Amino acid sequence: MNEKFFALSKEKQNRIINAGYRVFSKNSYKKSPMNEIAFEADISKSLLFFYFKNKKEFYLFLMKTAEETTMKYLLDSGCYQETDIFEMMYKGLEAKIKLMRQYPDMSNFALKAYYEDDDEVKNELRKIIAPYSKLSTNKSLPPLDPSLYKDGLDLRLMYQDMYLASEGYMYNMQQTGKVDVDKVLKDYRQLINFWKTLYLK
Amino acid sequence: MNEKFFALSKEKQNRIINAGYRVFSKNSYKKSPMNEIAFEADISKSLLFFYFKNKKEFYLFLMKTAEETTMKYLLDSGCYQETDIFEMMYKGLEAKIKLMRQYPDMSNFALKAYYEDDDEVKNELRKIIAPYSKLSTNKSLPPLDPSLYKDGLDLRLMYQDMYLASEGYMYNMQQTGKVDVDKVLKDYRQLINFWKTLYLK
DNA sequence: TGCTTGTTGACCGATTCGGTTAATACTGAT
DNA sequence: ATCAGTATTAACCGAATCGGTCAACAAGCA
Repeated sequence: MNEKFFALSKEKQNRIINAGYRVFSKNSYKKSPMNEIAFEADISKSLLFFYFKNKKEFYLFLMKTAEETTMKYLLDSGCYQETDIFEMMYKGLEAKIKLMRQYPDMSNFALKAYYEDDDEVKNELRKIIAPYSKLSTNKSLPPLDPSLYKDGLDLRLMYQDMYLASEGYMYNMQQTGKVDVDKVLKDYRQLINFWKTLYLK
Repeated sequence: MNEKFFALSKEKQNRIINAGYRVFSKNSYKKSPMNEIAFEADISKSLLFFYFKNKKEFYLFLMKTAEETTMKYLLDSGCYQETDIFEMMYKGLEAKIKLMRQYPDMSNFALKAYYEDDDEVKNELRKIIAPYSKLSTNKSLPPLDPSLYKDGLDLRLMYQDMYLASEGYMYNMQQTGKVDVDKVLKDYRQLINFWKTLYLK
């Protein structure tokens, strides 16, 4: 790729990146046209090909950027240092929401890319995804101190409940399209407090 | 459309319908090619155009079929007659899962169609969607008898928790792609029993 | 053998695609 | 005003794909 891309204003860089995320998140790799991306970024197709030598390079660049950005946001959120599981979940969702505010289609793009199997990109795509995929999964139950929770409580089911509800939260938010950061966070905070009264001693 | 379509074996009808759901659920209307649909249904493109006069007609037929089928499954499930909210949620999800087993991409198709805005189909699409969209939404809290639940419990938050977790359930299931009916239902039953011990007196 | 019905391959004109290139607009120093 | 260098684009290209048609083929059956 042309290093001059990084000399562009951050605003213009992000406009191009977000246009890429949006188009690639709505269609498969093959059916995402570069001219559509250029149009959404409000630049000409020629300019897009000036900064990125071809479609494949641009696509892989987006994937790499998406992962680096996600990691950065999650690390900065402090959710990994958190020992209180409720605060951990809150900080995790908070980071995801902040991310969505700046890059609204990034997570959908990454999700779609994860299942992309076009011959032109799949091999190199896997290579980019591999080192990150082992991190960041919240699916499994973290170690918990049972003495903190109500007696007889099934901690596995408790965690499953909270994990699924968080997923449902993100899902609903993306469907409706609007990312009202403050309201969503307030609602989620309320739900977490509800869980605390329910689960904690 | 050609009425002879309905004279086909149910298996062949469903093969064509499912191929349509799959392709249209993965791309926008405009970017869903009829030859791709024909290929996935294992028939020739010519035959597809023999049963449906053009792409638009086929697409709208799929939408109408999707809604009728969904309504049928939901009504048959008995979830609307159920007064126990836990059983109601279970039966609702049970119906959705049975539906997914026979038409794996139908719900994704319907979701995508809901936001489709291609000029060629959007007007007639809205007309088909409108009468159904007021039904079937579980987002709002149904009337509940507070005396059944633990004192001081916030019923709104309880319902929100369960609703979001159910959404997360469906979401996770569709992402992973596999629809292991029995396992999913067993897991969900377990989660519901967990909620019962948590919420009921 | 013929007749009907189900099904297809080959084709058409229009459009779209990724990518190139020559020309234009812009900028800042002289 | 000029000019050099850079940022940006319109116009173009060959190849592929699209929705849709149609004449021909296959299959059953009288």
